[in-house]
Amino acid sequence: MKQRDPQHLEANRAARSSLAEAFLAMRTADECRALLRDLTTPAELEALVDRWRVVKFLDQGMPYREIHVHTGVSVTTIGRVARYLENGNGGYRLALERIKQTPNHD
Amino acid sequence: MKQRDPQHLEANRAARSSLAEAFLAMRTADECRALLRDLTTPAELEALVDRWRVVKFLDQGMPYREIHVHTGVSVTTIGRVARYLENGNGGYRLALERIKQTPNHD
DNA sequence: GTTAACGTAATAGCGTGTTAATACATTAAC
DNA sequence: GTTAATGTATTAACACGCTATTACGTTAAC
Repeated sequence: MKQRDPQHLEANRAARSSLAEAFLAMRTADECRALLRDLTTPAELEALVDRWRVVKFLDQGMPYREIHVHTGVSVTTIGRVARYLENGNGGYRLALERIKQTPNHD
Repeated sequence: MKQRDPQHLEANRAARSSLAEAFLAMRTADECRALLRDLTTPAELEALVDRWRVVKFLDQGMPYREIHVHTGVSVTTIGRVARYLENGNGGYRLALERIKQTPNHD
């Protein structure tokens, strides 16, 4: 997507941690939403939100085509999200577990 | 980008809060990174990381073209990030303040 | 007054994530 | 055995964020 020399690549690795720390610094859902809406374009945020919705439906064992009806997300994308959920980085699983432990989760 | 009926739009609004709560549930930078890498594609994550890097340089008062040299991000994108920083949702400002209060910030 | 630096804007091209449609192999139901 | 549901794969079309380039108006330096 973009040309980048090794110097920039190295700097970017450190920046990835920095971004994570920015999210960690948020204390409420409102604050987190504000950061998300500054960091992402509306289309991007919609994509992220869609994926997370799909993750929760997948976790419930809902079949792809039913998720599609519920969310409007294409079966193609749902399949990709499912792949991230199974062979990803564990972030989805972790978030799911934590949310379940929360008193009022959906 | 996508066709969506009102029912889906309404459901999506609630889902936006849910995504924020997912991030809130992360406790360490590693956990946060894992969630980010599951939620985003590599290209998207690079875009988010770039924006956040740019924000920090802008906050230091660095001129656009110098930021471009440091980061490889185009002046066009830098200008857009600057607009979000000034007329956005306050998420950038908030994250900047919080990070500055942290002992070892970059 | 000239010059240079700066933010900003306009354009074209490119990469890539999403959708829709179709199809296929597997599995379960009857 | 047939049928239907399911996950998966392929294709074409589209949306959109990013880059590079060029240019413009403003401001500060000299």
